[in-house]
Parts: sequence; structure tokens; C-alpha cells
Amino acid sequence: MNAVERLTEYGIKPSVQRMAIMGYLMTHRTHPTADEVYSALCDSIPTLSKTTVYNTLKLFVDNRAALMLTIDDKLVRFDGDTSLHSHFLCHRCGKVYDLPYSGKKSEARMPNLEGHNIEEIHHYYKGVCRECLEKEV
Amino acid sequence: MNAVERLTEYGIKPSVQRMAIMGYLMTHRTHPTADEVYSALCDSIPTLSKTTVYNTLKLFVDNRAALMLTIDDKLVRFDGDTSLHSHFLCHRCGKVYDLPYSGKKSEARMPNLEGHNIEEIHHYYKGVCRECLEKEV
DNA sequence: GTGCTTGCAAATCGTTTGCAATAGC
DNA sequence: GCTATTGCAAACGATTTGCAAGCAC
Repeated sequence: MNAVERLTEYGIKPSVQRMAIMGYLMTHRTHPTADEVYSALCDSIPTLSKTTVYNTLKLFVDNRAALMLTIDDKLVRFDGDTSLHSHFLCHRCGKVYDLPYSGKKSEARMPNLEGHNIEEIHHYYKGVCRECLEKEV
Repeated sequence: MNAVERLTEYGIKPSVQRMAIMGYLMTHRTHPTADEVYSALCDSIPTLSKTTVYNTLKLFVDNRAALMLTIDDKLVRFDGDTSLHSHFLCHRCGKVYDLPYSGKKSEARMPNLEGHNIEEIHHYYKGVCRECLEKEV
């Protein structure tokens, strides 16, 4: 699936900027920040503004075409993969890894928990990643 | 257990400000922001500064005497309850509720996952809370 | 007195807002 | 032309920093 199809699927009218940003999210599974998306695209779209990146990412999140991750207390990150999975943040290198969803699978289908209506599930793990551990020696 | 004992347990030297802030966290299980802690205490400690609240909360977190919650993308919240449990954020009223830990219990004792060294587990759920659902009618 | 703690004021920086310019149908 | 989209510049606001004053042993 390409970016245009993805946008259309979520009821978002395509534009040059929107396709570029969705395209970036689909090809870079790095959980980028708004700033990283902007920096990566401002060469190919010289008129791109940070405001548009913020607006567009918010549009994607509102339409459930992307996830907003709050795993990092400083920066908001975005994930184009909206399937159910968990995340791991390395305290040392700052990278965010995907992990298989670790909760009970049944929970993901439960519309409520203790009477609350669940719309989002975020499972975050933090520590030191394998790569950083290996460098340690 | 009182605030002084709690601080001492985590190797933190007590002071008027530290006891007041830890005392607040222990008696108010509302997952307050730094600003809420400051506002609640600045009457009884008129010279209290926000800087001290930030510094002290960071000290608690660094010494594992409190948890920093990033469930809200705008504000960092703090939790004096460091036991393993999950959190629920209501999109409508903004309150954060405690939930029993929903993951596999064994996972909480696992020091690593896919080779990564896990130091923290945060399970966040978001949606509309029971109270807000009832108000809806 | 030495070192830790506190607190003011200013700076920082990610994000949002107001609004005018532009593009698409 | 009308509406939606974009983008600049300014504002905002939570948090951090620099540093001087205060406190404790």
C-alpha cells in the first residue's frame, strides 16, 4: 500500500505535504518526532513549514492513521504503524523499538476496563537496549 | 509509614520542602503535575519555589521514590505509588485512574525482553472514564 | 566554613495560534 | 469564487539553567 491509498483509507484528502509525511512514516519505522519529519522532508519540499508538519501529524492522529507516542517525557513521537504492539525506549541511545504486544490478547478487544471506555492502549518499557548493552563490554 | 521514613528508606535526606512534597504525594493519589504540587503547598510554605518542586520531584524519581508518568502528552505527572500498576487517562475530564497491572505477572519479573534490559514498565490506557460516561446520559 | 539545598529571574524549546497567502475544484 | 490547506511570525507555557543566598552539621 502506498501513501495515497493509506490517506484515502482513513478519509484524509491527499496533498503533496500529506503524502510526503505519510510516506515518511510508512518507510521510516523509527518513531520520529515532528522535528525529525520536518528535517527529513524540507529538502525535497523546500517550502514546507513546521506548522504544516504539526498540523498534518495531528490530523493523522485524529483520524487514527497514526499513533502519538508519549514514551519520552521530552518529545512526542509518531508511529505510522497503528497495529497493536508495545514500545521500548532506550535510556542510553534514545531509540524506540517495537515489541510484540505483551498484554493479554483478550484485553485488546475489551471495550472497557472497570467501567471505563478504552480507546487506546500504550504499553511502554524503558531501560537499556541490546545494542547499548553490547557496546558496554 | 510517614514521609520522613519514606525519604530515609530511599536514601533521601529530609528537609521541610522534601517532606511536604513527599507527604503530598503520599496523601493525594491523584497523579499530580509539578504545578499542582506547587499550588497545593505554596500556602503552607510561602517561600516555596517551583524550581524546588521540579528539583525535588526529579530527585524522588531518580531515587525511585516516585514515578514519572508520561501518559499525558502535555504534562508530566507524578505518582508516589511505585508498586506495579497500570494507569487510565480520561480524555474528557483529564483525571488519571489507577488500574491493577494488566500484563502477565511473570513479565514484571523479567529483567529483559528481546535482549533489552527493562528498568521500567508503563501500561497506559486512554478513553472516557466511567464517571464521564455516566454524566453523558 | 564547607557542601548541600533553596529560590529567583531569565532562558530554552517544543508546540500552538492568528492570520494572510495560496492551491484546488 | 469559495473552501480547504499551507506557512510565516509571534505567542505560549512547561521545564531548565545560572547563580546567589540560606541552611545544616
